[in-house]
Amino acid sequence: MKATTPDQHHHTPTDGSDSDLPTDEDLEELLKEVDHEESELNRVFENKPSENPVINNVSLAEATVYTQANLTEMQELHDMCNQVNITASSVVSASESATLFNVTDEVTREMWQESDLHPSDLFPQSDYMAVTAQNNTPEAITSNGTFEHAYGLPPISPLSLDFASSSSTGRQQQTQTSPASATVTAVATQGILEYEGQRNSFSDSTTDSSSPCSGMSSPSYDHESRFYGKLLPHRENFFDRSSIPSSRNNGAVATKINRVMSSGQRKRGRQSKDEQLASEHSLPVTAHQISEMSLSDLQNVLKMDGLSEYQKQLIRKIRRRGKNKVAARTCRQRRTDRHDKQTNMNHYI
DNA sequence: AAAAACTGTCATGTC
DNA sequence: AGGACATGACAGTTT
Repeated sequence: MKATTPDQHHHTPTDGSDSDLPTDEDLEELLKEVDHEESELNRVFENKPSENPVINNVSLAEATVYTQANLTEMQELHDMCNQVNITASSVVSASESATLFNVTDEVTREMWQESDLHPSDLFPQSDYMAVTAQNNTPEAITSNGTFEHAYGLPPISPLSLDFASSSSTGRQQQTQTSPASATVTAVATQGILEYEGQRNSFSDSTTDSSSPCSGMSSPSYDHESRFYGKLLPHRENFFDRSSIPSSRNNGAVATKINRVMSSGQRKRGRQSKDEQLASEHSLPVTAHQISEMSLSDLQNVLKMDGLSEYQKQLIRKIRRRGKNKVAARTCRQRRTDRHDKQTNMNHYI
């Protein structure tokens, strides 16, 4: 058997021949060798099972620890899976092909939608976010925001966003026209609502794009709300997840998702007051967008007609706090890294 | 209930 | 001057 598709990313032999492949006899001999007390493997580890780094009595699933590093690998795998998806689906049944990476069936999409885990949590660089933005502006709008926000929001073009319209949640929608004749449609809303709405817009390919939040009931956030200034309670209590199928064809996927979910950190800390302020003062962009948009985009927003001086000052303050929030995070991370490094150095002295 | 850990905010300084 | 960034300190939130 010869490999006919040379691909350096896959460890398939490209120049091997049948004679290079181990035969059944070879494998049997190898097993005997490994099983023997004086095996070469045991000699390598000096017959010290307790120090033997090779652990083979753990299932792969149990041994899997989801870290940033291997999630990056998963992203690459995901990309690869997508590339070969057509081929794979032609030889694997639909239920078998429903992996974590190429889930395309309806049930699995529902699971993604209803679980804490958003695909962008696993693949932050992927453009899964089916934001129903309609760019009506003649200007090219770019966003160079980074994916660092506490609530995991992806960078969003600050202008001409139309998160649209779920009036049942009490959102305000504004349409303004900038001096550059750019029609700006944005929803001034509270961050946490926006967060939920966007996360759940992942599977919008099957839903009405004008209503990305249709089908979900979001709590109303206002000053009277007990959630004002606080984080959401545990999702599993907050949303009824009993409808999530766990023992169907996608049980393995559900297990994997739950594993990643439980290993991930919950969002902690206080809920930003700036989303609330942005909503209260009818700013045309959200606090997150304000802090993440480019300086030129910010200038465009500040140039908008109809913005009071107070609103402009508020936008500047929100941006400063948003930037500082990220800076504080990185500062702490550096401090922790320094501390860890120092601790390690002391350990080896 | 108390403590530790985490996180947002403010003030201040520097570039 | 204004913005971005870094950092210490404080306080609210979560575990």
